[in-house]
Amino acid sequence: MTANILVVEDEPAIQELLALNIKQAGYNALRSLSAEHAQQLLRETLPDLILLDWMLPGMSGIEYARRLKSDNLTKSIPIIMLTARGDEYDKVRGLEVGADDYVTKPFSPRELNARIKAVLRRRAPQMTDDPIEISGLSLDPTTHRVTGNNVNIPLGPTEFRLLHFFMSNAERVHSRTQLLDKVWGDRVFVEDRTVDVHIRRLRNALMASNHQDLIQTVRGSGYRFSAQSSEQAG
Amino acid sequence: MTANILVVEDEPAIQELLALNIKQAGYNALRSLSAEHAQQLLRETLPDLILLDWMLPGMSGIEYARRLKSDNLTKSIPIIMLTARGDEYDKVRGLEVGADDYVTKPFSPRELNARIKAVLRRRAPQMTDDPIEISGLSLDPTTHRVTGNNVNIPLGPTEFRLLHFFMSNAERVHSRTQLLDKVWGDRVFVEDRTVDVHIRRLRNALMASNHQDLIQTVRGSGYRFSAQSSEQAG
DNA sequence: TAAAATATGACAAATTCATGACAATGATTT
DNA sequence: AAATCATTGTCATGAATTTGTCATATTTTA
Repeated sequence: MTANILVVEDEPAIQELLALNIKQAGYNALRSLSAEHAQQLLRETLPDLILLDWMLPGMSGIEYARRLKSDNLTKSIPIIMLTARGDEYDKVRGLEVGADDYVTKPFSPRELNARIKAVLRRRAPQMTDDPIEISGLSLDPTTHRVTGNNVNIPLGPTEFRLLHFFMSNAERVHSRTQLLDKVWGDRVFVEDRTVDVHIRRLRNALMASNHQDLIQTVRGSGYRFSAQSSEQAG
Repeated sequence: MTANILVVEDEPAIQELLALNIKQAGYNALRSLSAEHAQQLLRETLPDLILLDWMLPGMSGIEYARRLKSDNLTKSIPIIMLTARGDEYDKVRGLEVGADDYVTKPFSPRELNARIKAVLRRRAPQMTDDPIEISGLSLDPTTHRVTGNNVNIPLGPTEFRLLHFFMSNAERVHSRTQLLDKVWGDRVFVEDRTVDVHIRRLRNALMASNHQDLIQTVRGSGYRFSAQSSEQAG
């Protein structure tokens, strides 16, 4: 699942440039010319990141950012502000309002990508392309390969996403419902118990390199991917 | 066929410097002293990248950039603007017009090369036209020839481009949409499933030298060109 | 031991992919 | 100009894989 990035920018040329850049980087770009229109889009899909121009017609970017951050539904969506000048004052205000980062125009595409990646890494690590290695188990999103002690481990699509999520959020317990949200997607209706089956399938596959114990059951709560055995305390 | 880079710069000394630098880096340099002359050159060959000075006699660089970006034929050619040092306003306008990056004068050759490389790679990694050899399969972009274990393998145009892209971006998984963007071109409307057919045609051709397994299907994601068998990891 | 929660095996439905056929297009030759 | 050939995109079909659910163990907890 690639990250959805919403661009709110009234200047068509810059919007186009941003969208292009985002697409190039392998993300999905949604666009809006105004805060008002953006608000409508949010009703359909919640993006994983918002690029927000400081200067907007109608509701200003700064005002919109504040509003996004005060709404429980959108509060957790990271925001990168686009500011025209290297004005310290703007930056301060931007961060005050809750923006996660800012980029000053003109920006180099590379810088923009770096910041997007950094922000995504913080909030939705499994959306980034970084390879992960834990206890001899490696997962590489770009090649779509999983190896345990250098032995290839074939996985179905769902198991791959599941493992990817687990490894990006290791050591934490995830309820079945959370897993369904994060791995299957928001608007899917699937039985909670189905998760159990996929856990089993994943464990089964991981047995090839004896990594099956990395997936731990937390009775009454859910599952956890952990490098520490559940036998001993950390 | 190395990448052709067109330098549009009215100052002969700087033009010389740029051209030298470009040649040093292994690209092919075309030169123009004015936008008007550049326009003529474009009729013969479309370069893979344009270095465009902001200040030009006659039609200004910024104006020319806009024109290039509004013409369907040249729209997709990346542009790097050369701007006078620290002129914030120029940069903004440059990016507005659709430039892909900018370099401020005076520039270090290293920086310039880095940016050229970055832009080219982003745009078309397979443009770097060194011959490629993987697992006994060779592709030479200059001669437009493919051989498997020294046996000639005839390919249609699309299959050739497809293989070229695969070999220049080996090991990575590419979705059908990505392949359409990169191999067919951005603004082409073609069914996703059409990729499957061309994959088959390519595999078919590669069977001549038993290289068909280099093209791997990654269910649910796309395709991958990989020297590693999907059974075992290296 | 009973109750609750999880693991597992089986299976049918759904999805995804491979493949062959075919028509449209454009280039080349007759 | 007509005919031939190569290339390309689309579709229909069948094969293969994946996936969600259920029924039935098995384990854990009280």
